[in-house]
Amino acid sequence: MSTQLRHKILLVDDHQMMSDGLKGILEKQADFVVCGQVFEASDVLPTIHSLQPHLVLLDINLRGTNGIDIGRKVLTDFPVVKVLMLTMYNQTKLLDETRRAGLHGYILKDSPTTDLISGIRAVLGGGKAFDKRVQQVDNQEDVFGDDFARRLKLAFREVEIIRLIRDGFTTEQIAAKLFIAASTVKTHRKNIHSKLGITNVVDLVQWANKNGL
Amino acid sequence: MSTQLRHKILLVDDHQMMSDGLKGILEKQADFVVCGQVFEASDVLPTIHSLQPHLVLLDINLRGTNGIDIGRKVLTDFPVVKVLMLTMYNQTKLLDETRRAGLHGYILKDSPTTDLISGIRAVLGGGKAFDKRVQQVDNQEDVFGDDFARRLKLAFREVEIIRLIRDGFTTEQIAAKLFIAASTVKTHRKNIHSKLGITNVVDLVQWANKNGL
DNA sequence: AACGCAATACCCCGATTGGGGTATTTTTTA
DNA sequence: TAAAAAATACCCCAATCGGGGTATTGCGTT
Repeated sequence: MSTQLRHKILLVDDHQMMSDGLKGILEKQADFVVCGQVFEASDVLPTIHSLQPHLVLLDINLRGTNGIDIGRKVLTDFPVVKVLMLTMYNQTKLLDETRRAGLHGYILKDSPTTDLISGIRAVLGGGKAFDKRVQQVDNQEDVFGDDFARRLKLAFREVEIIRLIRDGFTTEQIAAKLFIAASTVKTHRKNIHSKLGITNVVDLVQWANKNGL
Repeated sequence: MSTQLRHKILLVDDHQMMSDGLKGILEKQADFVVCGQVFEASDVLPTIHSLQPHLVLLDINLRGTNGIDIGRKVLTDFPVVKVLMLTMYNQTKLLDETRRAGLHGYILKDSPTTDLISGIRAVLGGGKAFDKRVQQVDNQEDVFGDDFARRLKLAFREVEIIRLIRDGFTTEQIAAKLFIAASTVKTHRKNIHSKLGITNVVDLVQWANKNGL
């Protein structure tokens, strides 16, 4: 089969080993070729630009950022590229956010490899691939459920401020960095606390760490 | 190369995709053969008994149990089998526990695959394979100001208080918990800050997380 | 006996956070 | 286009933290 006919797939996952493993699995398919592997969120858009993949396999759990946010950016910058989210979180909320973001699918990392392959084919063929198991198990394992539900209620600016707080900046420093008034940052902090149900910075930092913000 | 000369490797990881990926990576080596894959902790010992692998690649992060505990059991039941821990946690504490358990290595999941391969070869050859990057995190902090030495200078009471701060307790609450005056806790906090070279709770919490306190 | 160190406790005061409001403007969505 | 959500900004005051001191007690080491 000639190279031109192969579907080019870009892998985004901050675990190199997982990424290499996926590469091996995908390239057993004669019509798939992994055109590149990206390990950092900031490299995603430039790499798509240079390699022009047909599909991006994007891990939701990226250090520092959220895979769904990146997926959104990919779609706005490259509307023709398919984006398939890969995650170990079996959560309806996350699947819903993925769907609302207009992304093309949501597949669990512990899926059988055949499901992954067929999901990719469905997406490449113009369809969607949302893992059916997500709705089923959701009611039982609500370990991450509360946190992610809360995560979804956060506005973009709030997430931005959480990250800066986590990095050790004070209200005043954050205000300077974002070119807004300190009183505004204070307002955001109050809203964040109330949305997450916490009362001090320490809990906020731990929440941010736990949720990969 | 005949099958008898190949090193038999058993994979234990509750992510099937990761496991399949690893299998692909390992079997590109002519002298490696993945003799089996296990996805549940309870299947580990029986499978080792029936397949008699030379080496077990064991994920620390197994649903329900702890990979290190399983490693210990493997060593007591099958002293001849090599056990290599695979994990995404870059923590000195975990590496030390792995070493103390007498296991043969500790490799980070986001390692380059070449590191994994050479680690496996080292262990099969009777050596050890402890990821150097784990210590480097500590050494890296040494550059910033002798973190390890600082850590040794921390008194028991100070470590105790760091843990409580990390868990979200205020000065007043810590005082009540330890049956000492709030002013004493304040003194400890000041000393901690000065020893670690930091100026606020957020950095303290992050330091505690990084150092597995 | 003298020294170091850990643990205890207090004073003072400025900086920062936490939480209760209210309110305007802009953007998004129904 | 009207309603909702996000982002902006301020008031007030209490709670908490941050850092500068000083000081006592007790327990090991030298």
